[in-house]
Amino acid sequence: DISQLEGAGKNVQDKKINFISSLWNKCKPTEVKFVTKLLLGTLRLGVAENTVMDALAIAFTGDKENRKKLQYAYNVSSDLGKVAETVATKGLEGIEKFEIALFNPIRPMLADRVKSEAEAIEKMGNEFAAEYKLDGERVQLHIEGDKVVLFSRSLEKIEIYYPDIIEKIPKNIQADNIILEAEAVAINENTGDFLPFQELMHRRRKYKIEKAITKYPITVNFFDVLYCNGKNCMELSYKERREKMEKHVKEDEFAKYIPMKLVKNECEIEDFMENSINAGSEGLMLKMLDKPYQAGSRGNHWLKLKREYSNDLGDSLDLVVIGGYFGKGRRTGNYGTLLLATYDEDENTFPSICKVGTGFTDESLDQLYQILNPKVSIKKNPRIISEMEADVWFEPELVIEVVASEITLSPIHKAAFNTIRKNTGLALRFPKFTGKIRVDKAVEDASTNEEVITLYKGQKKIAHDKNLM
DNA sequence: TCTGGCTGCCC
DNA sequence: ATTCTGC
DNA sequence: GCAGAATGGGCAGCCAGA
Repeated sequence: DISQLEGAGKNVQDKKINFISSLWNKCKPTEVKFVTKLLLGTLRLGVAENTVMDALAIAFTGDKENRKKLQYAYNVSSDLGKVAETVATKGLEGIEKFEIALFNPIRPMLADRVKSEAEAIEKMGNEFAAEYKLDGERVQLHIEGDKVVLFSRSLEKIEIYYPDIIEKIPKNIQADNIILEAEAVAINENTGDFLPFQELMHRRRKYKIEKAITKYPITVNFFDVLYCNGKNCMELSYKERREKMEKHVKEDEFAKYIPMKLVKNECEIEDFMENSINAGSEGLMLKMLDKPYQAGSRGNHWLKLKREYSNDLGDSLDLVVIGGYFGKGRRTGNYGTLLLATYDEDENTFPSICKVGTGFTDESLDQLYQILNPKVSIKKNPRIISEMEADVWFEPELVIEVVASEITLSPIHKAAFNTIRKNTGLALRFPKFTGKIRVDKAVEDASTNEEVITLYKGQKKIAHDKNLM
């Protein structure tokens, strides 16, 4: 029945409504809730992939230790359903036959976060590789002759967004077949400088992609090879893989190697970090030289180090709490998200700049609820400038501290509205509550529009279009 | 034909 | 994406 | 330390309804 709902068509909505209502009719009352959550993809059972693999291992092989073999099969095939089917019908023997295959996506290796150069040294040891962490889209390229298949980080097929990669990259490859990893980054065509992530996102389009190619040019920045000339390369060390990648990919204006340097101490990391930030990158990726490619796992062999964490005085912002949203799940009964604003000195108003929903402990969440509840107002205070629909509005009285990785142009937030670009404001990317409730601060002492504008203009990568003011 | 709300996927 | 928490 | 579950901005596309 469900398969009939696939694909486009007129009145799909009606068909879906009919389908769902008949499904509900077959349910016992207690089942309706769970069927609904299943349909919405919001079922939370405390169970995810790894737990499923444990369960499969126990159910079909009788030994939880076999989870490692299942894990490998999954990492290499990216298809947990197929892994489950195979272990159920063919047992471990079937599982052991899973291997890397060209044009089948591999689950990407992930990195842990680290907050300082010192912590990085501690975890990485003597000597390791540092690469620029470019702010683009991670792309897994499978290539054989002129045939190119691209996968996103979550293993979506993304060829249609990058016809230029499909056309140009085969010429850079010196191998019969190969699986590579790279970061696609938007660039300024004239200067070659990196542009913000927001610019790259214009490429994720179904229509008018040919125009977008010239309007939003990119470079492809290679950093790894997983498979080459029919052979699995994942067991090779980082060093060997990097050499292999450089051997089989030829650089030019479009295809680059991600800048990399071997480093030994804090000083060298800091220097390279400085270069990387000046080049407009987010920070560094740190990689152990002798470790294999661990598909699908976030381990200690790769670390990411972002600038934001490096200086503890950081560029934190003191923002005014203007609105709240009721929390879900374990946050039920508290505000799960707060709407924040800067202070506009000229207008004496509080224009929204972001929501923040992370960085809270259970305790701080309780505490904030206690503080904010008395400030709830029936009507939105006229000094609040926001088009968002908060669950509750607060009298603008409380200031909290927030850090963020970047300031972006915003179609929805109102801070510095119409000062950088027409009809757009500024917002924070990856905002986090620092834990500091600034009860000592008056709202008029919060971070101002002017300060945020200064921070925005101080960023290495900023937009370059004609609508700027 | 246009638009607001919503979804899915990037980070 | 970041972050916190239970195990 | 892992796994899970809270939560962010913002882009294009889709669809229902104006």
